[in-house]
Amino acid sequence: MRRFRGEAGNKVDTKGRVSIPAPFRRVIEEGDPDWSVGLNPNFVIVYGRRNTKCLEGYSLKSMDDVDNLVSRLPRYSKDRETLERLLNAQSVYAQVDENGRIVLSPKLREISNITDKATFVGMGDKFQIWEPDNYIQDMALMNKRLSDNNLEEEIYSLLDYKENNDRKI
Amino acid sequence: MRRFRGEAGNKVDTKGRVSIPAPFRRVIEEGDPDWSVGLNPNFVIVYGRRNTKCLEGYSLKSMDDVDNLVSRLPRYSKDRETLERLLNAQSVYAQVDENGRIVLSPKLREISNITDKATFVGMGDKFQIWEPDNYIQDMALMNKRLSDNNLEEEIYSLLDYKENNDRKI
DNA sequence: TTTAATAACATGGGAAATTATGGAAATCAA
DNA sequence: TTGATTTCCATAATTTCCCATGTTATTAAA
Repeated sequence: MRRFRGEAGNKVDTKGRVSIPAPFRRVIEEGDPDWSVGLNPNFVIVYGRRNTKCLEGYSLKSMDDVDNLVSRLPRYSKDRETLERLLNAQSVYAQVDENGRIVLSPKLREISNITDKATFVGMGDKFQIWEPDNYIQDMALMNKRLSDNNLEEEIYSLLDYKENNDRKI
Repeated sequence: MRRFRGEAGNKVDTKGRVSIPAPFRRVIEEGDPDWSVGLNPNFVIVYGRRNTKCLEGYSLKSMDDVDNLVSRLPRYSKDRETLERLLNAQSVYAQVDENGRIVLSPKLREISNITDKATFVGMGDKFQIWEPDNYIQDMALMNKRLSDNNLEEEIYSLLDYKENNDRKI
């Protein structure tokens, strides 16, 4: 399964229209079980992300994965209802049009601070949509955290998890 | 599994096209589960490597291993999102064309300082793409570190690490 | 073992398709 | 009707695809 990779900056016009980067479209198409050549693929935009001023796009398949994780929590539990609020209530379906664009509603633009430009950021099984300056700040913050705490190597060492595990077994 | 080995310098034309050294292509092909003779293999270029001004190429298989490790970290955790920024956001898919070339986008060329020449460096399960002079400098730096600290022999002794570890278990 | 023939490789240029984006017409809702 | 939204069309710039060529490596033949 192809993943969302890379960063791209696109214009947002006065109607809120913005092009989805072509590589992202391929992933969205692949992740929509009903899609076939010539059709307009659907996906989900989640705007309930707290502490992070961005929108998140999920392919239908990966949204399904997340929903299934939520479903494993006990019905009517506070945690489950909270997650359903954040992931289901605060999200919308979006359809890519024949020109490869979507429309960001005024509400979505307001939440994300996006006016005339948007930065798309691949995050594997999802992607983020940022107001460009906010994204730069967020990246700077991340890089600062990495260098201030000398986390560079440590972060990558998280990737040794599997090996370590294998040794223990 | 074949590994990336050796160094090679190739031209980069005005469109950003550059030939992947043939031996590297064999590894890329082998590492793309969808590849078969006559098809164009895909791989991943990571450009988010901090403190190192080069691009890194991963076969789909080895990138997939990395992605699977990331996926084991809790969703929305800081560590996971950081790794996704470094590995997913700061990377792109690349496809080798029928002539054995890829296109380095203006962005990739800017990040790596590459203009009209590129040096390909085999690193086992990945390879690096350097601006030739930067690579020479990096090699010089590495050699200096080795001689300044008299590490020439010691460095090889690190290879016994795994064995020692096994003994302890 | 030298020479000829063939294949593979690195590189250049142009044609064709795709992408991002703007605007106009058509549709819908109030 | 009128404002908003959606659909459709147009276009410039980019990216991809296809073909051509000189060069190097490999194989086959003498």
